[in-house]
Amino acid sequence: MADTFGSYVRDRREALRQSDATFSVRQLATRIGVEPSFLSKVERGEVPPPSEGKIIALARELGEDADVLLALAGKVSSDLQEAIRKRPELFAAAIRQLKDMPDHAVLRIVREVRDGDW
Amino acid sequence: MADTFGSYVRDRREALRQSDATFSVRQLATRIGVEPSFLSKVERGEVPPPSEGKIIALARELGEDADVLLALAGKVSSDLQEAIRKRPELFAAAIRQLKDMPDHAVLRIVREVRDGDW
DNA sequence: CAAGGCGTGTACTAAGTAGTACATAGTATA
DNA sequence: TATACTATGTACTACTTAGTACACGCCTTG
Repeated sequence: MADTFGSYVRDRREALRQSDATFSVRQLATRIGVEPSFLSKVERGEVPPPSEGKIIALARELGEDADVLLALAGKVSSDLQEAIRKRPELFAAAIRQLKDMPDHAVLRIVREVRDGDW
Repeated sequence: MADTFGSYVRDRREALRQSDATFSVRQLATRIGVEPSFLSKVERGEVPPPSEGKIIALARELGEDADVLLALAGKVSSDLQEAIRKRPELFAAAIRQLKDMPDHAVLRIVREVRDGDW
């Protein structure tokens, strides 16, 4: 298990802990609703990343983007999945179309859609 | 378990069977690589839909769109998930932007990106 | 009338998911 | 130096996923 997720969480938590002692394994675990031993194992990559809900709670606590943390955990947010499942042909086509485009091109589309008269 | 997936597969299979006797539960099951009793249970919604690989094989046999069948099974193709996981912020933003747009608007983007000078 | 194809029922399993509960040992502090 | 908080190790559990193996009874057709 190549563990980017756990190390990332640990680094982030220890960084925050410099200025806020409540970012101990125990206290953070309690805040996100798991046992300290479980969070410890997650951070050390001894067990796979937790469920979506716990990851989102973790992201909120750490001030990180939930989608990024989910991605590190090899997951995709369920609201995005739902959007795709509602119109599978359409979204499959759109995503496959965008997946090889450079960031700036995708961003341009996002902006045009947001601002434009679509 | 509200079973749209199973009934859909059963309907499709029985329709094809009108003109092709090889679309029996037994033979189709063998072709997609599962036990006949398992396909039978899947079609009757007695067990949840099979894995992504089997669903894709099923789609191919039935002449259906794999993304649609996966959506009926409550899943999203792993290649789409991978595209999102590679650039989570970007794709999360794009999908959330598109999810409330009417079909024709999304389609327009797909076409413009395909044809255009992006 | 038996041989083969048909759908389905029952029983089982191996691996993965998502944790909890408790014990231990080190560290800090009052 | 007692206490209290810290991280971590060990053991266990309940649920889900993704099926297989095999037997049964029902047609049908040669």
